[in-house]
Amino acid sequence: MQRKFRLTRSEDFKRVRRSGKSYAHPLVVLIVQKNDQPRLKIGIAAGRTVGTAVYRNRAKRLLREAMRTLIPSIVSNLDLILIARPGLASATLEDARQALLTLLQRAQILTPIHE
RNA sequence: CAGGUCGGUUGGGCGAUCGCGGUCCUGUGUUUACGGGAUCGAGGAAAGUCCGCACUCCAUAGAGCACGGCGUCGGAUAGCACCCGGGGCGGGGAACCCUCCGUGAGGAGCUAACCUGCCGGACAAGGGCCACAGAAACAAACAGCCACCCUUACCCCCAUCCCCUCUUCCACUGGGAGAGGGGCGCAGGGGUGAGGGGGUGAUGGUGAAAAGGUGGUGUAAAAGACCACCGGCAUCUGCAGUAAUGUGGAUGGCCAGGUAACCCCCGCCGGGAGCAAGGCCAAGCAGGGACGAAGCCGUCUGCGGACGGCGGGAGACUGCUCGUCUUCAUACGUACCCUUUCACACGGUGAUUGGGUCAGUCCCGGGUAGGCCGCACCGAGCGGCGCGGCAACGCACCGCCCAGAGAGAUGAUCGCACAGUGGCGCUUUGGCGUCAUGGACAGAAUGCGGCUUAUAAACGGACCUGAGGU
RNA sequence: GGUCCCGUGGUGUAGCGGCCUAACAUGCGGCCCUGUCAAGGCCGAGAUCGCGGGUUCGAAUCCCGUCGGGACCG
Repeated sequence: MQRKFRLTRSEDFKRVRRSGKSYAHPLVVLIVQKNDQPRLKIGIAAGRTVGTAVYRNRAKRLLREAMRTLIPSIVSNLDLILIARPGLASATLEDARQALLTLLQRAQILTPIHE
C-alpha cells in the first residue's frame, strides 16, 4: 500500500476518530468517515495492547498488505482508520483479509462491481 | 579421552513471484500526477535508560554554599562509575588424591583453572545507634578478689589479779617461795566476720561483639607488670616493584569494639535543559504603530437601497511628477475605552476633567498546528592488513561511503538445500530411509562510547585438573 | 526525550534496622446466638514481604541490579 493512500495528519486522525462510524471485528476495528476530496485515505494504528514493537509492526504490516489488494474495490472520497487488536499479531494474512472483507461489506463501501 | 572454566564469531542460506521506503538518473505532462532504470534498506542487543560525551539553546565576573555522584594502585580514552592490567581482604568453585563421618549406598571438608563482592577516614573533628541477654555495649559504676590502714563484733592464746590443792621455809589464827588446777579475761598476739578507705581489672555466664592468644615469672590479689613463642598495630629502615603492596630487620608500647550502603569529615568531579534541543519560512490571527476623508450629480426603485460619473482618502507601480491600477467611505452618538475629582442607597450608580477609538490602506509582528533545516552526515566512521602493548587501546597503510522518518518503510507466498525436534521402519546401536513439524531474543527515530538485561542454534579457540599411550 | 511512584494473606492498606515467627479492615472456614436468614459474639486458617546479590551481629525496612505495574511533564 503506497504512501499516497496513507492518512498522515494528526488532525485527520482526530476528526475521523471523533465523528466517524466504527465497525468492530475480533481482529481489527474499522472507522469510516466521508471526505470532501475524491480520494481514499487509510490510517493504520496499533496500540500498546497489541504487544511490543515487533508485534505492533507485524499487525500493521498485515493490515497494509491485506488492504493493498482491496483498495481498487473501495469507494472513493472516504477516510478509513484500521485499529489492530491483540489477536492480529499471531494471525495469517488470509485471516486479516477475510476480517477486512467482512468489515468493508458491513460498512457498505465496496464498489457495486465487487458487491 | 573424561570433566570443569573462560572469552570470541555468526545469529538463518539460495532462488522465483507480488509488494514497501530512501537517493540518483530519466520519460510523458502546465503543476499535482503517472511511469522506467540503477542502487541501498534494522541489531548484537536497535531494548532498558544505569553512566559518560558530542551537538544546540539558556544562564554565567571570580569564588563559595547547598545538593548529587565517585573514592585501592597504575594504565587506556574525547570522556566515563561498571573498560584493561595489577594489589589487599573475603565468598564460591568438578573429578582424582587426601582427611573426617557413616555398616553401606553415600555425605562433608580440602582444592586447580576460573568466577565473584568490597576498597579514603571510626588510634583523637564531632554526633547518633548497637534489640534480647548481660554487672556493664565503651566509660565508669555494681557484684567479686585482696596485702595494708581505720572502726567494730566474735573466737583462741595469755601476762597480771583472784580462788583452791600440794610441797617447802619462817620469828607460825599468819606470811613467803615454788609447782599444779580453775575463774575474770585488760594491754598484747593470732584468727574469723562486717563497714569504710585503698589496690585490682574480666572472671562463671550473657552476647554478633566484653581491653590480643598460649605457657611461665610475679603478687596480698592481680594485670603485657615482666619473659618466651605466636598474631596484630605504629615508627624507622633494607630489598623487589612506577605504585598500591609484598618480604625481611630494629625499636616501641598493647591506644582501648562495631556501624560512615546512619549523619558527618577529607579529596576529586558536576551550571541548567534537552533534537518535541534549536534555527528559518508562506499565509492567517492576537497585539503594536503610521496615515487618515467630503461630498455632489444622474438613472432605476419594491423607497430599504443598487448602479454610473465627478471629486476625496490610503497604498502599489516610478528616482520624481504625470498617469494607470487596487481598494474604501459616514457611522459622531444619551456610543465605547482609559483617566481626574466629587456625591451617594458604595463589589455599584450618578455627575464631572482630560485623552483616545470608530472607514480603509500600509508597516512591524508572535506562540501552537503546518513546511524546510538540524538529519542521514568524511565521522571519537566502517572493513582489511601490519606494527607496538600482557590487555584496554594506539599508530601506519589500503579500500569503502553504508538505512532513514513522515501516524513511523524490511513484508507475503512458493520451491530447494541446512541444522534441530517428534513418529515409523531397518540396523553392526554408530547411523540410514521416510513422513510431519519447524528457525531464539527482538524493530532504528540526533549520533557515539561503556554497562545491564533477553537470546534457539551453530562454528572455532584458550586455560586447568585427572587418566592412558608415545 | 525526561521525571517520579508502587509491588506485603483472596482484596485494600499499615509497618523507626531488633518487641515482625509481620498489624488492621474486609473476605474465607468452624462454633455459638435465632424457628430461619442477616446482624452480632468466639475461635481458626491464610504471607518464599516481586526476584537476585550485597552492607550489617541482624534486612519487609538500607544500597545495587533486575522484572512487572502505574502516573506525570514537554
